[in-house]
Amino acid sequence: MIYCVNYFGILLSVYVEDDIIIKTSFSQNCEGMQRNDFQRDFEKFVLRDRKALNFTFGNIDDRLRKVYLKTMEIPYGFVSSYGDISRAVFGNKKYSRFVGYAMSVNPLPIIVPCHRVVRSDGSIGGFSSPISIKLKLLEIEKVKIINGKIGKAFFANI
DNA sequence: TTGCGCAACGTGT
DNA sequence: ACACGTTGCGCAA
Repeated sequence: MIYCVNYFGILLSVYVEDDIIIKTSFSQNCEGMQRNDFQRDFEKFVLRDRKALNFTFGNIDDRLRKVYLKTMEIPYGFVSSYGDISRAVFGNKKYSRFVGYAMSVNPLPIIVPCHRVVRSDGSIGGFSSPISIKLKLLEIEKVKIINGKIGKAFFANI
């Protein structure tokens, strides 16, 4: 079953099997999708109520899983860099490009907050969906971007 | 199974 | 702004 969630004005398709979320993706409209009460659950979840949603990564590469779990430790309203996540998971920054790849194939956007992963110099970095969505999500979380850069104070200690 | 181009990167110049 | 160091992935030989 595919549901549609309006997450602070951003539309999200939510794929559910056996009451477990197996995939999310940003979408333009909710044609053919069912509305439900996920919206409140999502809002609770992103505010770090881990039990608000049931989800699974399925059978994915263990390195990807580790990157996603680490990314989920970034608190609401904070960011981290590709390099910092690389260091936290693999012990050094050499895998920062791999972290970027991991974000680009993130099966669970919003649940895995890939929008909170930015460049080490504070610039925004990339996004698979329109970059405006990443900016909007950061704006929702009150992360301030000045001259295209995010201040050090917004970087979480991972 | 190599080789090559590419990538949501980082760092120094 | 640019070059270069890195890793992993996809695809053509």
